[in-house]
Amino acid sequence: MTERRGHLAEMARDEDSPELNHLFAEGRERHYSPGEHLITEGERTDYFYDILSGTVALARNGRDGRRQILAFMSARQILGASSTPSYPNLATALTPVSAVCYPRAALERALVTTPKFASNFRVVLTQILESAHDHVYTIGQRSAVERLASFLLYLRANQARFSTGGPREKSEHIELPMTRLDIADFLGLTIETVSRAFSALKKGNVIAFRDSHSCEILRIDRIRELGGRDDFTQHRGSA
Amino acid sequence: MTERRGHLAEMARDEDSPELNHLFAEGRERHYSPGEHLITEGERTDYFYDILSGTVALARNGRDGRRQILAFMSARQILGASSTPSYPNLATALTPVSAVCYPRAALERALVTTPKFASNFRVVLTQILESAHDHVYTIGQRSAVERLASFLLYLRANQARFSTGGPREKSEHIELPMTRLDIADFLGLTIETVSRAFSALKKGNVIAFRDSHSCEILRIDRIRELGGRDDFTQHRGSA
DNA sequence: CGATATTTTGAAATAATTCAAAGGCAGTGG
DNA sequence: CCACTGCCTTTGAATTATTTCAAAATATCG
Repeated sequence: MTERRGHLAEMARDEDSPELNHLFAEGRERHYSPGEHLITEGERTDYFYDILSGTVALARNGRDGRRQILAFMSARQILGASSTPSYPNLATALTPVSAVCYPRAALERALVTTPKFASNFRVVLTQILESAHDHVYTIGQRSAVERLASFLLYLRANQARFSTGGPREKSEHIELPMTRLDIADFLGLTIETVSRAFSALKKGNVIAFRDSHSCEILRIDRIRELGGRDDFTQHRGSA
Repeated sequence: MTERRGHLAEMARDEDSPELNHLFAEGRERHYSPGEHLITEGERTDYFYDILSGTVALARNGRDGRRQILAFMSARQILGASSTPSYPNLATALTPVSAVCYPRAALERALVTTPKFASNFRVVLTQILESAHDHVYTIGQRSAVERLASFLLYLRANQARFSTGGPREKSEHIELPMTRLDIADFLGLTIETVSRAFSALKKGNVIAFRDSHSCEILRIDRIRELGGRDDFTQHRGSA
């Protein structure tokens, strides 16, 4: 059995099949510098990525320069699921990123021949959908400060769930590897509004900044009141 | 082989296995009146639905009465995918609805034992995710009139893709089985803003109403300019 | 036809955006 | 080491799109 790394490997833990071994044998570790694209818009969906470390922004661009970030993805998240021959989104490294790149065809064959692997994969796909639904709710229903609070909970949950060494406890210390523009494009706001919302939380002693790219949550209860829907994971149960 | 109906049956076309036969044997057709819930918030995810006819609103409710509609689902759409033991959303019939209801456990077993079925199911799941991403873009980046135009294209594409008799040509006639409040809650706007946006499109002779629940697109080019991202399906290729 | 609910339109209020400028931080080169 | 440059972030003031509040018009249903 070839060496296996990453979240995809975890999904296939305890499973063995020629197609699975072929998949992991075909996986190539790649490295990206900040600003580099893992996937560009309209690109053929020939590859599939499993992030080992770093942060990636998945975005959709409009004709007129508008941009919506759909997700910030870090270690243990997968990238590249598509129902079509070309990929409508853009995946950009925000920090130095390591990822394993698999040929789609090999993934497809492994999924078809290894039902347990496919089953785990389906659960992950469903979680991604649920996260997108959270996002729709946040953008559709919440005010600027609420969206930002919700964003902090999102990052906090992801930092815990998708840390490189596997799931760990949630922490009140939040890393913000993305720029204010990235946050704005994720939340459907402008840079200025994001900045003002941060200032409002700061003024209320709800959060405190170390530097502009990492902050401390001082009053998690207040953040939950603002951005809550049970902290993004409670309803995820422990299934 | 037991009688098979609905989209789930199409996904399993040409496939045969004891688990698949069991699944379809366990499927029960159910009927719902407008306002009835197929699924309520927090309900255990024991069932899975395959809509045969009518329209269902899938929504997420906030603590304080806010509501975000995540999708309008009609014939040939599936409902109830969840990664957790309880379902965070609410599914409500807007019109009289017929659906086949399957036990989740039976579905799960059929997916594990019938790879081709699981593969088709995965594609559908991915399409749902892509549709949610479209939604995020629309709500996050577009103005009120643009959101409404985008919504009309969404309905138009769904009317064609998910009509009871299988996919058919797109038409300029759009059915609006939902109320203005439903549309508002889908687009992250208020009833009044939706109404004003409709009026603006009417005044510009872009659309015309028959009655308040069905309209005609007079200038599809203009609707595309406003709400477009290539009409929601172009980039979906013909895969 | 009357009664109720939904939709449209109007006017005032507000949250967020836009435009503009100042402040802070990081890296480069003197 | 400090100053300079460029970029990102914050803050301020004016503008604008959308919301809120209120009422009229229209549709729906018994």
